Amino acid sequence: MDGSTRMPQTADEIAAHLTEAVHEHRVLPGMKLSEDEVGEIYGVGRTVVRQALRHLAHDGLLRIERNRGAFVAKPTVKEAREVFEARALLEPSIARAAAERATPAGIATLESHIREEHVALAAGEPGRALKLSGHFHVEIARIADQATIEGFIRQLVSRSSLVIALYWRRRNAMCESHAHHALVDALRRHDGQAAEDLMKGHLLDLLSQLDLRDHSAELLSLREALAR
Amino acid sequence: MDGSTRMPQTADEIAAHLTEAVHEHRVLPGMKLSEDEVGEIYGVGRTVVRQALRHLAHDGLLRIERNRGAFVAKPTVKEAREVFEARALLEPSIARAAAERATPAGIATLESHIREEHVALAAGEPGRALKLSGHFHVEIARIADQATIEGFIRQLVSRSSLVIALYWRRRNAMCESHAHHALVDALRRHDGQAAEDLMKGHLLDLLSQLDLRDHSAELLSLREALAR
DNA sequence: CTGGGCAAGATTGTATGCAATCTACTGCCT
DNA sequence: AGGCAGTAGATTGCATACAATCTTGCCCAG
Repeated sequence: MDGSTRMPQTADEIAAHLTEAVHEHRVLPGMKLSEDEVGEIYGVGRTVVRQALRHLAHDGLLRIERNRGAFVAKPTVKEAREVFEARALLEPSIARAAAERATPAGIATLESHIREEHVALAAGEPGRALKLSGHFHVEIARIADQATIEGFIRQLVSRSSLVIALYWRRRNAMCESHAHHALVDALRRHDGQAAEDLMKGHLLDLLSQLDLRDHSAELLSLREALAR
Repeated sequence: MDGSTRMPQTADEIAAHLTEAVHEHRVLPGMKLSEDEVGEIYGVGRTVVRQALRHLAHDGLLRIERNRGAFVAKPTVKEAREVFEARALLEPSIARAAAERATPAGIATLESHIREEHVALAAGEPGRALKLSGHFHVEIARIADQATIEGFIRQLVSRSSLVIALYWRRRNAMCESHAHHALVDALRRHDGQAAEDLMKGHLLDLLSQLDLRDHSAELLSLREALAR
């Protein structure tokens, strides 16, 4: 702990802090976030905590059940597919726009993100690397100068963290840093078509790493098994 | 007023009610929503009102200024363009998907929406017609069975109401019901390509009805004029 | 011994009181 | 007369107390 870093105080700061924790897989789907508990951690009253929790719920990261509390969302297989279909719809076009408008400063930011991601991986912090990897996608929307869509992508990246926590196949390290490198190259060349294609392929890659088989059939058979 | 209809009580209900009022242009950009005032209207405490207001702020309908209050947002020209660029990215694809999955029930819902829109126009309620017209677009996303993207489109339609309130050129009635009719026809024929093209054209039509000239240059010249 | 009902504890939902901040008005000074 | 400062009013920010609801464990009846 670093005593010099101030704890988040406002509702938005706490919401951002909790979101980071979810992105880093330090807070996992299904976990309960009690108002009193969270309030004690940050040293604020329940009013502020409730604002933050409702904020996250609105982003789809939490599910608030009346008189029961706030729980980290557990996206169903259908929701997981929807998230990646939405990303497939938005991000390739945004990557193209980003390639057309990319500035040296923006590209430098992306490169620093990739560097930090490598550092985190080397330091044995896969959660941090995952968070940075997600932020890479948001940063591309920012470079495209599309604030509205950037907000949507931020939400989708957040939910992707939950999806990855639930449905990721292998536990080994990320294999995708190569894709991010290639994207930065395309942006640097202002090659919109290449950026669009690379992003599309990258998202399909991610999707193929997920185990999104429909478990509803198994649940039904479970019901049968228990009925015997 | 109908005494049998219960006033909204919960934060979500109040948020939905306020959203409708914005959609119908009964609450206009720049208007202030005081906590006490809103609370008195619905007969609830400020706590619930604050939740509702923050909800709308998160959707981009309100702008909450610290210690000043909540004001209906006034999208800039840039934000207005972004909203329609996002819609152009999402809705044509969603219309295609909707055409492929459309059921008789869904189509009946859309037709009833169009009918209600005509009734509202005939009854001299252009605000209500506008609201229904927006809901038509959300309904298509619902037919496409894409809950995540439906949420995004709901947000975009909301913001479009603000954009229309600020930048719509003519005051005369909507001219677009024909486009909605054609879209329903395409959906009924399960003609995805036609639905996609019609939606794209419809959105371009809407955009062309807006006066999104950049006023920043005029502001600069005003500054010059005042400096003399 | 098992199953249902009941009561106690815990947690969230809401209202309200107090503190902090902003706005606007008034009065003084130049 | 005009401008600025100070103050009073109003509005939001936050914490907390109380009410409603849910969960859980216990006890009693069958």
